[in-house]
Amino acid sequence: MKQDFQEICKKLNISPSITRKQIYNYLDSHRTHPTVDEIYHDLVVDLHTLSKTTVYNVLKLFIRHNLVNVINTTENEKRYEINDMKHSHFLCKVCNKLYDIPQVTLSYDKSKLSGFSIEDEQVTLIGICPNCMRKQKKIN
Amino acid sequence: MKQDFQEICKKLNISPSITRKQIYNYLDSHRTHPTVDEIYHDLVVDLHTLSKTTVYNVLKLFIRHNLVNVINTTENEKRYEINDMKHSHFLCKVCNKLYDIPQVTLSYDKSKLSGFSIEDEQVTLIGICPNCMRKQKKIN
DNA sequence: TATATTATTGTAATCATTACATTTTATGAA
DNA sequence: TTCATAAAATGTAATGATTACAATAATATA
Repeated sequence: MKQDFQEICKKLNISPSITRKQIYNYLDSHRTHPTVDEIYHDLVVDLHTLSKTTVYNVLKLFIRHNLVNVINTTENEKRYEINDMKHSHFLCKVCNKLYDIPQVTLSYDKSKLSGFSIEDEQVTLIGICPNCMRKQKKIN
Repeated sequence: MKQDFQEICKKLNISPSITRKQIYNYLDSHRTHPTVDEIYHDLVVDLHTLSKTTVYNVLKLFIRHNLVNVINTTENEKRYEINDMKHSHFLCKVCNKLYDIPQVTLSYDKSKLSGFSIEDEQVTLIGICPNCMRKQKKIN
C-alpha cells in the first residue's frame, strides 16, 4: 500500500515542496543507499538550482520524521535509505556494496539487558556477495 | 587467557613498538570505543612526541590484522575497539553512548541468501540506556 | 497586496581523515 | 662499532564530508 508523498507530508505536517518530493522519490526508486553526492548529482540535472546544503537539510528533516535512515559506512560518507520495509543489510567486503536482505530475527536474553529500553535494531551481515564470489572462482 | 602484546605481534609478524603497545593497551583497558582524538589526547601525556597520524596508522595496521574493529557511528568520528570477545552493541539515542552487550543470536533463512558467503555479523540494538531512563522518569 | 514564515541557496568554516615527504628509530651485515 | 637499509613515527598540507550562517526566494496568511 504505497503512500504518496503528499499524504505523508500532510500526516507529518511538513510542506511537500518539489525538492523534497524529488529527494523522496529518488530514494524510493533507488534502493542503493545513495550518498548525498549521488543524490545531488542525479537530481541537479532536473532541479538546476539544487544545492548540496538543501539535500543535507531535506535528509535531516526526513530523518527527524523517521522517513529516512542514515547508514554509517566504513567509507567516510554516509548513506541514506527510505525507512519503509524493515530489513537487514549485507555488506560485501570485496566490492563494498550494501545489499538489502530479509530481516534477520534476533534472540537475546532480556534479563541481561534489564533497564535498557530497546526500540530498534540494526543487523549487518558481512562477507562476500555472489558477484564477487564468482569473480574469485574464475581467478582460482 | 589474555595474550600479551609481544606474542600477538610475533604471531602477526609485526614489530611490537612502544607506540603500538601503548595504543593496544589503551584500547584493551578502555572499553569505551574511543575515538582517535581520545586515544591521542590520553596517550600523548606519556608519549610526548606521539602524533595523530601515528594513531591512525597504527589503528589501520591493527584493523588489517583483525586486532581492532572500527565502529561507524552517527557522529562524524569513527570509534575503535579491541577485537577479542564477540559481542553486540547497544546505542543509547539520548546520550549517544555505545554499550557492549552479550552477543545477540541471529537466525535467518539461508536459502534466501544463497550465493552470499557470510563471514561476520554486526548487531546494534538501539534505544534508551538505564541512565537516561532514570533521568527521564525524574522529569516526568 | 503586504507581511510573516518557511524553504532553498551559496559561501565559508569546521573537522576527521589521508597523502606525502621528512625524520627518527630499529635492524643486520661488514 | 659503524654503516646501510628498512621500518616506524612525525609534521604539514591537502582532501572532502558535513555544518554554520547569512542571504535570497518561495509560499502561506492576514
